[in-house]
Amino acid sequence: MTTLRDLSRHLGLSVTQVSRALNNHADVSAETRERVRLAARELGYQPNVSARRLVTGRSGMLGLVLPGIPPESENAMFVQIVGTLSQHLSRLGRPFVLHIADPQDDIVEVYRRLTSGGAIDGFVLLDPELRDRRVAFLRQAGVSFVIHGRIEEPEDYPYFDIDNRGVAETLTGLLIAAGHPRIAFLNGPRGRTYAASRRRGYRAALAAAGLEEEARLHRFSPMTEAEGLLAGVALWGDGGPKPSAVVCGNLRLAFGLSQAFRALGLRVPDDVSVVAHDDDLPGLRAQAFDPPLTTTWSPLALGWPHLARILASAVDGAPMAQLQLLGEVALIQRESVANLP
Amino acid sequence: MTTLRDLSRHLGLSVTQVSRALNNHADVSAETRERVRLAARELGYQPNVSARRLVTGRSGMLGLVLPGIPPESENAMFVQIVGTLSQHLSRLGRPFVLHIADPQDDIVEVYRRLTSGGAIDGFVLLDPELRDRRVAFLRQAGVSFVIHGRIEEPEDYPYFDIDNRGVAETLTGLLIAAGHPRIAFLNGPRGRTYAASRRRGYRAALAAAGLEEEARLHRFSPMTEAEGLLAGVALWGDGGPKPSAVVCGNLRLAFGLSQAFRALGLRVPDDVSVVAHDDDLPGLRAQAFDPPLTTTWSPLALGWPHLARILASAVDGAPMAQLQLLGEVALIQRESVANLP
DNA sequence: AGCCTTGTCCGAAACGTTTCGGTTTGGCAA
DNA sequence: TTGCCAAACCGAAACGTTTCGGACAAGGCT
Repeated sequence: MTTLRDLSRHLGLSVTQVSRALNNHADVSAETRERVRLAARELGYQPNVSARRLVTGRSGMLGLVLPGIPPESENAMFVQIVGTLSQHLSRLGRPFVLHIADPQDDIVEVYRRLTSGGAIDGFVLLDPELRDRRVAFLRQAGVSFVIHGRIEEPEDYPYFDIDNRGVAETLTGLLIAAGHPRIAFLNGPRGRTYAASRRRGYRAALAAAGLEEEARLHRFSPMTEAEGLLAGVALWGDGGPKPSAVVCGNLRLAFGLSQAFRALGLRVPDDVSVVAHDDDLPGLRAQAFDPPLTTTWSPLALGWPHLARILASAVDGAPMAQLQLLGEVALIQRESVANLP
Repeated sequence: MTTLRDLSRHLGLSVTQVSRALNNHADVSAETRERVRLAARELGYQPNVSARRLVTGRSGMLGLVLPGIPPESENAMFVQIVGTLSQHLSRLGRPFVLHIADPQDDIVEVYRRLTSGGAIDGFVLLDPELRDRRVAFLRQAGVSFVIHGRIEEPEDYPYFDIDNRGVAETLTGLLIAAGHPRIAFLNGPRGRTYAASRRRGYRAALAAAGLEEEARLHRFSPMTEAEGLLAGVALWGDGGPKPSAVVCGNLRLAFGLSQAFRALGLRVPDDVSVVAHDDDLPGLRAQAFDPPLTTTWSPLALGWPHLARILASAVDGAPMAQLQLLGEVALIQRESVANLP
């Protein structure tokens, strides 16, 4: 194994200078830096992780902790997340540690063990809760992390998220522009940050058009097919408020809703206009709905490379402004919206 | 953070003795050993992993390298492998590094990078080839590994495998015992070790019964549904050798074969007897075939925990005898075999 | 008494890197 | 000439552990 000492002898330099050259320190001449780089590649020099870690206190390893082996329904998502993270971190030269815990373990204890020896110095956090225990622990322990999504304010932490407020505002605004005065909103679960953001967007769009908000047109629920069906029956069944348009939090909700419409004999867009947000979930395509659904599109899949990059920058101490990113949201107009006079 | 030095000062001993006491060395008096243990617990001493690794040259990390993000069809398998390995290694206190390389990278280079800094000191190797470049490299580099499957002899390396020779011998023997003189064998891809082992089993069973081997009854191919269908047409279509029984390498082959039989108007077991090996592949159940298929059963899934354990033992320097394991194979008789007079 | 063994212990070196403080060199202005 | 400054470099210490080679005393043997 080639060491710094080998390199320094080979180059006629001190170990110090070689180290500084490779780590891009200031007081190394451009020429020396280049010579060192070349020699390092030539001799196949790889810094010894343990030695570096001993002196810096950091390991260079980044990790993802999951509470258990995911259920079969999430296989596709799991592969996407783990695969993309690992691939991108590998490209950045950062080993990626996947830790699948026992479901009954206390999750904070798991993080404590993983960080205690200085073994891992940064984590990707999935499915954050509004007041997240993992975040509380990692903050206090001075360990880096990046959140997929956001938690409570202030936003003084690294994250990647999509513009949930914008999504809701765009979809709602589109329906308002088409002349719909009463618009239902099938939101995600109460307590999730993104659901709260989307609610703000919905309200903002209504307020901007001078429309009244009608409490029973807004529903929090898990975003499943069954809940979409239930919502359809509740809103358009006997005694329901029967709005002329609806915004769905995702395509699963929209799919359940369309089944309710079929049962109730309602047609899209003639009787009800429907728009949805499209996460690009496996097995569900807005294009395949009848009629094809107008959606905002912001694939979660695009987020994983960003998470990898942000986490790597975070442990390198980049300023917070570079560690917070909102994903792009596209509006794709199809044929599920009717214009009212 | 408490260090050995802190402990030694607190106890009035040398750092050396404290280290030796904690590591159960011989030349420490029982009394001192106890005193040290007590003090260590009291002061909350945690050995610094980096320092220990720097001096021992090992990192304690174990890894799995994949050539790229797997295709969607292998999602279930990927989750099973990665999930189970990570979970079991976590329980053994071994961080698990998942490295997904770029498909165009040279795989040996990837291993070189991962091992050279002492970053990872053991690997699980999947899908081995008869003469595996990864094995050649790791051996020469003195890095531990465990193979899922086997490679060329001599078997002087850690592995977990199922008894492929026994599988083929059992299934073929079963058909021979039922009175079938001409038995086809749909094997796996040429060049894979397990296919070679199974061929040996097939031949052994034939030889034991004094039967002639007929070259065109034995086929190497990838074990896919399409290949099963092709094999059915080739063997039982116009001008085919039309054997009275067939052994299938796995259920996917058997499924394709059954489609060929339907197209050709052949019934199981009246016209052809069918047996197969069952890996317990997702979405395919021998019980659900018509008629239910007689199979040998040896779920790959049971192998992952063994691989984790074997690898951990291997880096700890356990003797080879403890590092080689053959999985259990069960024979499950169902209704797909007819007795000939 | 002298010698060897055994049971405990210790100092110091080593692992490979980063970094603190200091030294040399050459250029430039006074 | 002298003094000053910046650029480029270097030696040595430090990180916390393991381990090699020995030291020292006590006790048993010849």
